[in-house]
Amino acid sequence: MSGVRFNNWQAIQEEVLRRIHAREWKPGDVIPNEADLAREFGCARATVNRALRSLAESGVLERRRKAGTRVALHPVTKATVDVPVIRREVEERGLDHGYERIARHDGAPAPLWTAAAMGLARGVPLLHVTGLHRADGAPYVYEDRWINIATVPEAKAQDFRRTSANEWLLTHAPYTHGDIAFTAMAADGEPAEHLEAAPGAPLFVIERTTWDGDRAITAVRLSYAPGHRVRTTI
Amino acid sequence: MSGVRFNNWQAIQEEVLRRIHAREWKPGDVIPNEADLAREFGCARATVNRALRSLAESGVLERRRKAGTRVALHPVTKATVDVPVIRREVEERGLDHGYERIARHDGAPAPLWTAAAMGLARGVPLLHVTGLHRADGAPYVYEDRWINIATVPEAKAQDFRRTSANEWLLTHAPYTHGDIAFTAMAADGEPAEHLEAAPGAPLFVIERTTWDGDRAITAVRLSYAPGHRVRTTI
DNA sequence: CAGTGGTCTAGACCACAGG
DNA sequence: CTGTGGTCTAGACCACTGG
Repeated sequence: MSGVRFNNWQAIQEEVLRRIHAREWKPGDVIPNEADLAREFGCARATVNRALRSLAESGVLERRRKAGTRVALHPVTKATVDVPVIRREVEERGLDHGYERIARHDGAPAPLWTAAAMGLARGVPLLHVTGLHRADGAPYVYEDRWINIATVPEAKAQDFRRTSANEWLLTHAPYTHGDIAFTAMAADGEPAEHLEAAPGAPLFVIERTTWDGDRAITAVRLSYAPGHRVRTTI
Repeated sequence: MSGVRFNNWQAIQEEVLRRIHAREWKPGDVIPNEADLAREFGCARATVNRALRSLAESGVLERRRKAGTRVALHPVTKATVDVPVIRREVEERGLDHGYERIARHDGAPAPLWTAAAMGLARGVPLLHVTGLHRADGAPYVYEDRWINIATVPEAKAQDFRRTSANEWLLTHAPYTHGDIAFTAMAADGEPAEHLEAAPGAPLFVIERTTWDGDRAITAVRLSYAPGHRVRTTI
């Protein structure tokens, strides 16, 4: 019965996926426990654990103590989207990155979406910086940045003319966690103008807020030029 | 010097993050190797490995054999987006899910985007199913689905009137991998009509292609009703 | 209460790549 | 060549939770 030995966790993972794929183990089925699988595969339980834990993280399996491990009934697709610094995002596409600051206003009153995202009262004074990133000269993304001076006072000394707030913050204001949202918005006003997009054109938008513990650092709305796509694999 | 013992990997992970955050270890710095850290923390090397490997997966650290472990210079934000079955996506928001098939056409010629995504010649006959998902009665997402009959012949027997292709495929045609893209598109034609969106309105769009090995299973374009946001944390 | 996964340990060998 | 992370093992104890 045990013609083959599986002595590394990747091989075990593949074998488990093969059984699921071949419908030997169907969605909803409880699969044998770690000890049994270890015996069958001729390896240590820790090795089986490594393989199954990894599959659980990717949503293929569901594991619960005592209840055991089962094939996910509704495999939730987990797409991991890499959101690098914009300069690198552009350079990784093999293009030249350019940046120009558009405006900087210390003490600008927080608009509604910013205040809500940062958990502050509307109208609280923030440092507001807008800028345009280019890829090979073409408009790439419009950065609408709001910085909480109370959390990052060092930002007051920056003019953000040459270095984008995007880049400066990442290396000078480490965050503990953040919220991120993807949506579509119509091009309008200043973003439309700088992105050279027709008013009303659909833009892909990323909104991100980062925190240092319970203190908001910054909120940003990134409006990408028309046609932008974020790709990944699952 | 060793007042505190760190005897579980989460505690070690937090301590490492604390040191990075406190700038004891700066971006680009090489940190001590696993053996040294294990000694310092008073635990086994495997425990340190677990903590550091996890941080490397989330992009905070970069690890290379012999070169050691260093604090990432440009921490790439990895946002994990859950893309569940649409029915569950709606239900998790506490809303009622509804689905109605719009059209089904067996042998429809593949349009350009579909053919390109599936690696097929343009015009190849596919099974084309369109439908609308609703949340509490309101249009939620328009599903434009193309199924490769050559890979999933069982789909021919389905009428997809009550069960969406989205749901049927997930439980009947397991995939090995897939591509996914997020973008913004202007509402137009049939999607606009069924989503009750003004023509030209910006729609958030997910395009996904799934594969069984090297054979394409299905390509889908999901056009969400205006205002849709995909959220996650980082 | 008892079965399951979650984790830790101490030791070992190996693969890779830097110098 | 050698230091580093990557992994496996055999055993152990623990935490959670289903029955």
